[in-house]
Amino acid sequence: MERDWTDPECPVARALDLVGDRWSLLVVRDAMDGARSFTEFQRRTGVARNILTDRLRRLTAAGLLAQRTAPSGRRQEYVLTDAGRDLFPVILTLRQWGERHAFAPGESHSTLVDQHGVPVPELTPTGADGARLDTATTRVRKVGTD
Amino acid sequence: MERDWTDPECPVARALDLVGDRWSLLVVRDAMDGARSFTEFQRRTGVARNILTDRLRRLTAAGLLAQRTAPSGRRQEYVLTDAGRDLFPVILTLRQWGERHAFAPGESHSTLVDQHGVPVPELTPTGADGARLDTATTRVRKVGTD
DNA sequence: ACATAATGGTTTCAATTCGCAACTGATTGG
DNA sequence: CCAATCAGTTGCGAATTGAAACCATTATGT
Repeated sequence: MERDWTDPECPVARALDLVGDRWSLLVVRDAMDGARSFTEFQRRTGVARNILTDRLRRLTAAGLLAQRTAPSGRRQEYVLTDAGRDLFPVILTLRQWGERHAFAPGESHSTLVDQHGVPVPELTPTGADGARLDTATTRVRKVGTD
Repeated sequence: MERDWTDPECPVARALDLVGDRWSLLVVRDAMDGARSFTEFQRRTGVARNILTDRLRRLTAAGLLAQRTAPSGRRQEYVLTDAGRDLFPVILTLRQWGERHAFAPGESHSTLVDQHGVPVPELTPTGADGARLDTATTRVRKVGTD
């Protein structure tokens, strides 16, 4: 029952082993936007049903989704766990990157807004001192390397 | 030559169509950490070489990597474009999610640090008013829906 | 200079995964 | 009761993956 990680000590790689595929992340996206049922996920993502079955199972096994009885009686539903909801920053940065780089100028797309309908501001990495961080100003410290 | 998007008006889906697979994102991760050559990418990620060939081509076609002549003479190298470097927040949030949820308590992993060796702080989504945002306080506004 | 190793792929082939459609069996809804 | 919807499962051909072998160029060591 031991998982065989692609790169066991890299958190990026581990995260990708759990959710690093298109359908998994689209399911998470839709779960964040209120989808709960098999059919709803299927309609929103357009994924093949057998693949959806597989992804829901995986996400549940990974602890990102939980299956519980729907409030309205006897059917089951899938809801995000805390760990699943915690992917919010990942989905958000993907969305913002997509807005910046995956649309032609002037091409329209959906937007994430807060309760008042105000667009969510860009999420920018900053250091402890408030300075903006990027690939040039950071590096990976490997385990056991001080 | 038209791309056939999974969900054309969703920036998340478009982003995933471009980089939503394990190897692409691991290549980007390593490019951010200084990898430039085919062999270097292969060694760091452990991906099969034919797959790496494919991913480097795709990432280049998508405008995330560019192929240019290495400073040291005649060999070619792959470098991140601006769009590629701009994935930094995505990789960072994936990393931070992984650190929080993909390791057992006490299990060690690599860390991202700034120039001075200080760990990079958590990236948290906030609204225009500075309040923390999550799935409960945001929603997707679809195109053409005011 | 010459042998050896490393680089940057391509090719081959088996195994896995994907996507589509049809089918099943429960569960509402009228 | 009948029809529609839900939540999958099954079967199958097509596409993708992964491992290994092969190959033509560069470097490197002596």
